Amino acid sequence: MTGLDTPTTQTQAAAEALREMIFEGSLAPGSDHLESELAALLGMSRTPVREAALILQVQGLVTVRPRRGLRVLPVAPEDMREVYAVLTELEALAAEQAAQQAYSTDALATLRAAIDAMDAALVAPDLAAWAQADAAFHRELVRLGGNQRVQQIVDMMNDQVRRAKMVTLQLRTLPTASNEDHRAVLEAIAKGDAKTARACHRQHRERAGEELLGLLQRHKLAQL
Amino acid sequence: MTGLDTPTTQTQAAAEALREMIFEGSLAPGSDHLESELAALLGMSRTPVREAALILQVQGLVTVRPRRGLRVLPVAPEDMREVYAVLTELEALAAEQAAQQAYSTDALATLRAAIDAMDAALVAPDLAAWAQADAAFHRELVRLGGNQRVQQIVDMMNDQVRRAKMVTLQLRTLPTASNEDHRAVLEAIAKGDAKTARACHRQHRERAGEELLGLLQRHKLAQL
DNA sequence: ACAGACTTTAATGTATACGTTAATGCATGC
DNA sequence: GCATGCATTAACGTATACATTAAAGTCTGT
Repeated sequence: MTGLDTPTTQTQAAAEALREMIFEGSLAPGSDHLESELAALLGMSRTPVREAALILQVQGLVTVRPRRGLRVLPVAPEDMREVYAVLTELEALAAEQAAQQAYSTDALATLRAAIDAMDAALVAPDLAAWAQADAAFHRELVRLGGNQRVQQIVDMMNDQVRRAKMVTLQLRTLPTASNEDHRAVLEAIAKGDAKTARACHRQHRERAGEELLGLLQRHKLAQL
Repeated sequence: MTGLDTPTTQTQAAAEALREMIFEGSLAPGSDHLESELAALLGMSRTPVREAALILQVQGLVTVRPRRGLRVLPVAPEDMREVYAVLTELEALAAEQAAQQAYSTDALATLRAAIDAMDAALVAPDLAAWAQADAAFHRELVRLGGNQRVQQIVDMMNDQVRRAKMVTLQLRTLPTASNEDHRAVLEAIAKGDAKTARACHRQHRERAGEELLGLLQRHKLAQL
């Protein structure tokens, strides 16, 4: 009960801390940070910071350049388009494969709960709660797909656009239509209708993606 | 002229060397290797080896465990299935997007050349040449799609199954049918027919994937 | 005053040192 | 003879040291 969050190694701790700082914005997109600064900030030596930086670089969150330290990668609309394209494909695949697994009603409880939570958040209305439930839905969907590589990649892509999503969330009208999509996907999965599950989720993703990109353009958010 | 292969940093050199050793098999799948051994082998200190190991771990080629050094990840049929599913989705996406770019005939020359090379390799017959041309075709297709994240992910996935592919290549009958698929994809891209390009390539991938998995099962290759 | 070369500074890449800790082997007791 | 506990060993995680090298600042000559 005390703590399952035992960041055994300093490298892991550094990676986790840096990720968190990037997501909440205390390391701004486009900003540069020397290894030594970060090491001092995190209260450790350069070594684990360096290792964490390498990890984050492979994960597409920062770049490490010889004298300028690590730069937090900004996310331009073009990046969003790329990431959303990948997410659309892989989540649609996950939906299809989830449908093929013939999950019991019980196994789909989490998915259903997420949808209900979104409904509740819409009437509240509570944007943050909606976003959280939406994320839970997508995460669970991908998990049900059962392809671990898809899960990893989707996680990576979501991390890359996390900041942008948080900003656009505020600008957005309540996505009341979204939950019809979600329910359709759930139903298709429950019925084992793989084709429909894939098609529905793809449509859902494409719609959401376009809406988001439209938002970015309308608000002239060049990068986040 | 002397060398454009200037592996500026030791970490990069180590990563490259380890990758190569994994691919050609001198680091066998499932085998463990201590950091110190590898450092001695590569003639450098543990530091760059450690950093390289971290990179390869994120890329899904090895796992690093506290006292057992880094383990070269074996690829089981289930892994192949996962990777092929991802490749099918993302390459199909690339084909679709390539078709939407309205490339000129010139721009598609590389793709055409790869197909011709495969034809030539089939009549030779020259399995190695065919495999190389096939890889070139797929790589160029993904490049034409224009999504850098897709390119990165596809590269990662290909790396993960590289060894397995080399083994199965030897077991396989000459894929004479494959090139019809390739030509169909090329034509669809040239005509700007995105839907067809996607569908053709998906079908091509699914067929190839099933064939490969069948091979693995028939030969009872549990892991590679 | 400005351009160019030189000096200085400091951040990196890599090696090395060292404490911690898990695995191995041995001794002891049953 | 076998299991259990302890000592030993060595691999790792991390800190530190250091040479290299790119950037910044300075100085000089025109």
